[in-house]
Amino acid sequence: MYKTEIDKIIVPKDELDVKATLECGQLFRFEKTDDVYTVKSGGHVCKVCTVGDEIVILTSSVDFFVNFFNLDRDIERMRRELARFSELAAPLESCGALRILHQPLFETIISFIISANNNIPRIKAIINRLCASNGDVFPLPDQIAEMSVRQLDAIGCGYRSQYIRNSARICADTDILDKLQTSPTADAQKLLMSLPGVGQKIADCVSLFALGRFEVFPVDTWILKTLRVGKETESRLRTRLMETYGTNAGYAQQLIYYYNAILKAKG
DNA sequence: TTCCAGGGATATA
DNA sequence: TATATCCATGGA
Repeated sequence: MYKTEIDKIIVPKDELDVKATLECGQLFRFEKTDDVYTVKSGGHVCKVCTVGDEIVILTSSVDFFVNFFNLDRDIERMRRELARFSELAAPLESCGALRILHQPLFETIISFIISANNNIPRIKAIINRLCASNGDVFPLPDQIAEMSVRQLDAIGCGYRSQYIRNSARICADTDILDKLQTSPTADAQKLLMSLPGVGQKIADCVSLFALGRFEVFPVDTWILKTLRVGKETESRLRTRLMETYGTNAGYAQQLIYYYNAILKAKG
């Protein structure tokens, strides 16, 4: 169990695998220097380091990061329930307590629109530039809604610029963000996919990383290439994986993706 | 030069 | 419903 003080959160090492949690592809606003991670989300910032058997999260936004790191969620239970799947043995052994984060909704939507047909270093760079122009704080819906496509082009959003601007306008002008928080997952996904630039995969990522819907299994190009059986469609593959892992599908997906696509690929 | 990156929109049959 | 093509950008 974690402890909090005025400006720090202390978590036992076996309850938070910092590297896996931050580097598994769910988050883009972090950097590592000398074994210290700097993590930014919304307008908040923290530094994460390992001290002995504990993880120390230094921040002036303690409540925000307790929620952000999902520290009240029982990871052990999910890991026990997934232990019966042989294909997850190596990832579970290797990863420790990878945590699915609980990220701000609008920021997650825009970040994953930017992620489409893009690579992680470039996604991070674009989001950094987007925040840099706003005092290192992720812009609010109305702030992006008021940006021009030209401005978004200038920070490298490419053909996604109009998607970003138009989705931000919908978020600023309607109650979609509130509705998403309370809607059942199927309804939330329909709402998400009504946003320009948001298809099934990005809707799944937002559902998992911002709305805490662990029953979804985002199917990206890597998952499709490696887990597809024969000529199975993307949609069938997604359904099959959701049925296989049930309420822990999203957690299984992150274990599989991080261990195989990121950890092993990097060596 | 070509290919690819945590995809999505659009046209076509 | 299913498949093909296009979309900016930059590193490999």
